Amino acid sequence: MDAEPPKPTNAELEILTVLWSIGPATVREVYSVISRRRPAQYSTVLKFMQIMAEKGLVRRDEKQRAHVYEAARSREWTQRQLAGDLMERAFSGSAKALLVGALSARKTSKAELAELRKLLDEYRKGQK
Amino acid sequence: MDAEPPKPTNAELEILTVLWSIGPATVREVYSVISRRRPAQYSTVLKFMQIMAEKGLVRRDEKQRAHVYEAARSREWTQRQLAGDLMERAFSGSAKALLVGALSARKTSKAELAELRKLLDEYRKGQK
DNA sequence: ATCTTACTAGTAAAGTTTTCGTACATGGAC
DNA sequence: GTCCATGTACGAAAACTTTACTAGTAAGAT
Repeated sequence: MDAEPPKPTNAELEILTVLWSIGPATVREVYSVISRRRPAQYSTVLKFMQIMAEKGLVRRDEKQRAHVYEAARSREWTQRQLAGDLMERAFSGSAKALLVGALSARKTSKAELAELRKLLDEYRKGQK
Repeated sequence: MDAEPPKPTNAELEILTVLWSIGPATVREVYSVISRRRPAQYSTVLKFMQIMAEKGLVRRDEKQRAHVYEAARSREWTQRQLAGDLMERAFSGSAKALLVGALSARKTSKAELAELRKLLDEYRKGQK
């Protein structure tokens, strides 16, 4: 098994989000998505993706001239790391406290509350 | 109204956690709590607390020779910021996805699931 | 009054993250 | 074959984070 990649930084997470969304992609493709949202330089995105390859956050296929990058870990795996890390650092490991924080951060619709409840039901079943 | 302090860094969050726990305290008091957990220098803790005062993360009472520091924002307020920030950046704003991440990050007891469910019930009532 | 202890402030250095300019290479158009 | 567009690699600098040393000062003990 590969060594675990480190927790992605903010900028790295943004790039991973694009890769998860559009799948394996070249720097140009990632850059074009990001630059639609905010000012960014191609060479900055390139540099990040090179660093991420070194760190093991992405895999790089160099067969083509324009290298193709792919997230090394799934969105779910990474989300688990990030949620677990924040839960430990800021919420004393309490999922409840984390959920309170999330819910109070913005308005939550009834539909969303219902979904959350359903999620807990499924979790309970899976555990029993 | 004061300007909002920035999101605390890791080291800053550790210090805030101590302040929330023991209340307004001197550098020495915070240091003694932290150094029980891990190697740390007094002057490092001092420096952080000075920086945090500049950033507005803590308030400082200089009436005594040993200045007394106090978290400028409540634990709940800060947790809301942090949870909201991560939810946006890594979970597309979905509380459900964040909860999935948190629950899958570690074993969750039945008691905790029950607590979470109760929390949602209360939330629903509060909204209706 | 002097000594010692405890505290703050200032300085600095190392590490990490973020940003971007530029050089060089390669593939395709002509 | 030469030229141009599009890539990657490299280097470097700015900003932020983390750490720690040291000078100076003030309070309390003797």
